[in-house]
Amino acid sequence: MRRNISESTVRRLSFYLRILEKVEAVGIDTLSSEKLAQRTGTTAAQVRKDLSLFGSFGKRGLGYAIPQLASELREILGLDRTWRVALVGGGRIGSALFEYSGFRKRGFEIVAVLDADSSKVGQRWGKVVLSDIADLEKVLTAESVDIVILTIPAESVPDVLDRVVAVGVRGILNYAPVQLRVPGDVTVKDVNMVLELEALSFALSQTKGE
Amino acid sequence: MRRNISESTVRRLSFYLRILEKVEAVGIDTLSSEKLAQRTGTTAAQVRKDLSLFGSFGKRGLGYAIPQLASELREILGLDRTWRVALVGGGRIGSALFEYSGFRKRGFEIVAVLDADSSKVGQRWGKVVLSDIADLEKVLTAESVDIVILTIPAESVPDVLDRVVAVGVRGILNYAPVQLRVPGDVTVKDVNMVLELEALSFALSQTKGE
DNA sequence: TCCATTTTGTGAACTAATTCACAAGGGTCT
DNA sequence: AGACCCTTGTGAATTAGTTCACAAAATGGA
Ligand SMILES: NC(=O)c1ccc[n+]([C@@H]2O[C@H](COP(=O)([O-])OP(=O)(O)OC[C@H]3O[C@@H](n4cnc5c(N)ncnc54)[C@H](O)[C@@H]3O)[C@@H](O)[C@H]2O)c1
Ligand SMILES: NC(=O)c1ccc[n+]([C@@H]2O[C@H](COP(=O)([O-])OP(=O)(O)OC[C@H]3O[C@@H](n4cnc5c(N)ncnc54)[C@H](O)[C@@H]3O)[C@@H](O)[C@H]2O)c1
Repeated sequence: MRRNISESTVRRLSFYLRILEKVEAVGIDTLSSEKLAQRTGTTAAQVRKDLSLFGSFGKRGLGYAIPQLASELREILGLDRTWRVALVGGGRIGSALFEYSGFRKRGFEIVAVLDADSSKVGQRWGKVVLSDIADLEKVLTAESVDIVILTIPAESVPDVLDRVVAVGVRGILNYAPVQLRVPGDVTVKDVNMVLELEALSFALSQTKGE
Repeated sequence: MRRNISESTVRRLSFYLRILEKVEAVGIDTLSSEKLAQRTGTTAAQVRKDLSLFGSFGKRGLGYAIPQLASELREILGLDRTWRVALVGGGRIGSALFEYSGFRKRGFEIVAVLDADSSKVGQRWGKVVLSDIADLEKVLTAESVDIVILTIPAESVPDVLDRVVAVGVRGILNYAPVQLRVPGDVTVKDVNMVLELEALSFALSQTKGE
């Protein structure tokens, strides 16, 4: 049933879920594709098409039952479980991410932090004690890590990446501005803030000349 | 010449530029679409198609002259100038961004930081003194701000956003997990880290069941 | 029960993006 | 100069993604 799901569909599913959870808290129990579309900045047809890729979750004439659809979406997105996450790089961006509660709320639990700086190794951050990057393999295995977040300088990435992949981690979120090369069964997502600014720069430059 | 440039084309142009600058430093002075494609994870045809949307920058049989193409790309992307950026929200993620040198290197200069916390207002961060969010309009105007980065809690966003737009800023980079509603001449880019993790979660859940 | 109304689910039509494939241009070697 | 590579630039073909449009439920009121 689930072949060829596009990146944009997945992104929209996350949006739908976020809105459903927001609306559920208000006490509404049903929502039409039209309403969901308005709230997420897309069209009703798109909402229905996206959902229909995974099944039939609505009632004709009525719309979608919010708790049921939310639960379906959580299952589709794999959010009906906790993901064990390791943070590699406890610098500025790494520590901001560590303290952010939004990840845990969605089921992403940071169970290990690794760094190369010996003055950081051994520090206690909440429940986590910072590990030495030399112990990467040991820590990722011991903590059954599913996902690694890379917040280290670009030049350190290739080496660390190879080790992370070698130990069997198949999901990576990368903050360094480098193109990652990984085997086909490993998924990488990039967060590239400079790229977003450059896209803004492009958009602003375009309209200016009109 | 420049109508209907897709989001993905713009993203790739940024990648091309990054690689060109990296390769230029090594002393190579020409690069084929094939090589550029390999380094950026796309195809040679895609590289040529992307570039051809803006002009003819290559030499047949030889490839692209690196400094010239880099310069063309900088102009296309609007990176042949400095952009004046204001940071709204000097919290965890905001301060990490402020200290990050990667923005300035690309011509994005943070000329103002605004916060609502009176214990932060008046603090000096490098060359910048933190302003009170109450003075938003005054500061954005006085500093000729082109782009605003929002690193404030989601619930504060709508109000601040309206004020930012009203004062004439037309580029916004948003870190809060909310859908922004803006007039058509304003461009918004979102950095949504939870969304990326959810996309990873989806990808990992898919392959697991095979 | 029947009719009016609402909204889903989904093929078909359309639009956008990518890949193919090749003629034309440019360089080099003899 | 001519033969031989190499690589661009770009229409055409293909593939992917979105929007349209409507029959098929489901509900509620007369
Ligand atoms: N700070 C930002 O706002 C920002 C924005 C965009 C991108 N980034 C990217 O994020 C990454 C981290 O940036 P930052 O500002 O947090 O840098 P930082 O210097 O504050 O932190 C990097 C951390 O990584 C550690 N480290 C270095 N090499 C390591 C290795 N081999 N193994 C383990 N740990 C290692 C360092 O000890 C340090 O603690 C960089 O690639 C940067 O380009 C940062
Ligand atoms: N920290 C992260 O890693 C992270 C990750 C993803 C998304 N985000 C998002 O980024 C935003 C900021 O997160 P954070 O972790 O830096 O939070 P934070 O609480 O550390 O910082 C928020 C800052 O905004 C200021 N602020 C609050 N209301 C304001 C207003 N109306 N005007 C001006 N300033 C105001 C606060 O005083 C504070 O300094 C949030 O929307 C969060 O969801 C953060």
